[in-house]
Amino acid sequence: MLISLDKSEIFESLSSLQFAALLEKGQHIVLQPKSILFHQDDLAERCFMVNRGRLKLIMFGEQGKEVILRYLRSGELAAAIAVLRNKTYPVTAECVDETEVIGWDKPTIIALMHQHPAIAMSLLGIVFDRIDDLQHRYLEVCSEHVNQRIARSLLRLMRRAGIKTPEGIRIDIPLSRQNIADYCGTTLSTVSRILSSWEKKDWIKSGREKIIIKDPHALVLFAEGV
Amino acid sequence: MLISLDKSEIFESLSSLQFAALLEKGQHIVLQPKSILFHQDDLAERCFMVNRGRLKLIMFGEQGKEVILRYLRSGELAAAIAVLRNKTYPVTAECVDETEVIGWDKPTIIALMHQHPAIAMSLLGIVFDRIDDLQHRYLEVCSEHVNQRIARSLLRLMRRAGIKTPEGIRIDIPLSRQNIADYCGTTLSTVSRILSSWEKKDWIKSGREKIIIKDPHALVLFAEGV
DNA sequence: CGCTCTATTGATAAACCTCAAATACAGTGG
DNA sequence: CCACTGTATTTGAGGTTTATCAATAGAGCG
Repeated sequence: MLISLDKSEIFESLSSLQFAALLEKGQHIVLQPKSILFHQDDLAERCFMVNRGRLKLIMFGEQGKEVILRYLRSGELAAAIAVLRNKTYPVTAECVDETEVIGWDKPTIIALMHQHPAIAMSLLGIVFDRIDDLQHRYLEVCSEHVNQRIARSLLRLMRRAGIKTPEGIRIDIPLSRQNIADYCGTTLSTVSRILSSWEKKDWIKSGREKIIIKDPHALVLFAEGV
Repeated sequence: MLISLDKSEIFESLSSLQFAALLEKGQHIVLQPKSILFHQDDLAERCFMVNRGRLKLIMFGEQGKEVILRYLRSGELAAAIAVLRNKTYPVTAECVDETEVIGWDKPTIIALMHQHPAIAMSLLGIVFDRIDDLQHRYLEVCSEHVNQRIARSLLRLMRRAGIKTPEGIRIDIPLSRQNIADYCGTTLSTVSRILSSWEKKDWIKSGREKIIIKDPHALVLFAEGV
């Protein structure tokens, strides 16, 4: 079995043995970019861990508007709690790149949690982070202007997917203006306008589906309303 | 020990024995309206269950704007996961009415979860509902107009706190225009204007901190953009 | 090179906020 | 019962932010 992953930071509280137990029981699945791992309103029958590549978790509004909840990277879980409830889950998971996931069905994951209680506790940690992230973004979208939210979103994505380059910190996700708009609840045009203005100030450098942050500190100050 | 609560629907998966074990180990606290049970940036040292009254979970934006995350009623938990992590929790819990809560410190709640694994599983269910709620509200605030969001918020609060009256379904929470605004990310004036217009259409009846929904169906259609 | 997808930018309009003043309401103490 | 006081609410005017629409330019790919 090929595991490209060093033990995910998400599961840092698990022993190697526990982690190996997890991987052994799972089903490996490889998916092409833009393919759908699971669809909203599907009954959640399995949960997944990203092993390679990236997933995009999205929801759709009544009029078809797409909202990006989160990008998942290696080691992160999708539908982990949903699978424990016999319910549908209103979230769609779409692959960003070619992506390999490990899937567990409900009986398996429950058995694993009973054998290794640390897995259940680890799950609580993950869930806490997810709620924390959502609450902060909810606060932002309720209380801040679009340009502040875009700044925070870039910083957040930078922290989660940033890689250093000579020019600055590049966000290592193919990220179109539309994606950014969907991520922070605005429109393509507005994002484009704001990024253009920051490019003039030399805070960022951007290209087609590419963002490099040259001055994170300026963005932080801006986001905080200074 | 006085428990005003019949076994909360939140804990319906627990046996009476398990539920009794929970209550026995907790510390009962009675608080006056508007007092603060815990404050953001406090280290989360205890978690709580509402036993009587109501809590309001709020966050504060950079410029002091208040956002209401949720109203908690009898049987619901606050800071339940936060207490398991050694972190601060960016949420403030304020009493709406005179409120009685039961508090557990971290060692106690962990011991209880080990003795009764069903408590941990129950917690996962609660957390799932909380994430589900947050995700939906995040979607709404990103993709819908203020009037739709207000409609959905009233419907949501109605489902959670509605009591039938001859005039319609009353939301049994003292709910000012400002509260509604904080709950759905808008302003007092806007809420007032929109509620006035609905009152003219006879969809609702409202008074000082009081909302009665006379035509839920109309609100549902409106919220869905029909 | 042409095709397709993405990004830029302008004009316009709509939604919504801000500020401010007037009004209604509930409770209190005389 | 009434006047008083502190909130809550309504409503208007005006301005800002942001969405919408549309047309053009640029990037990458076969």
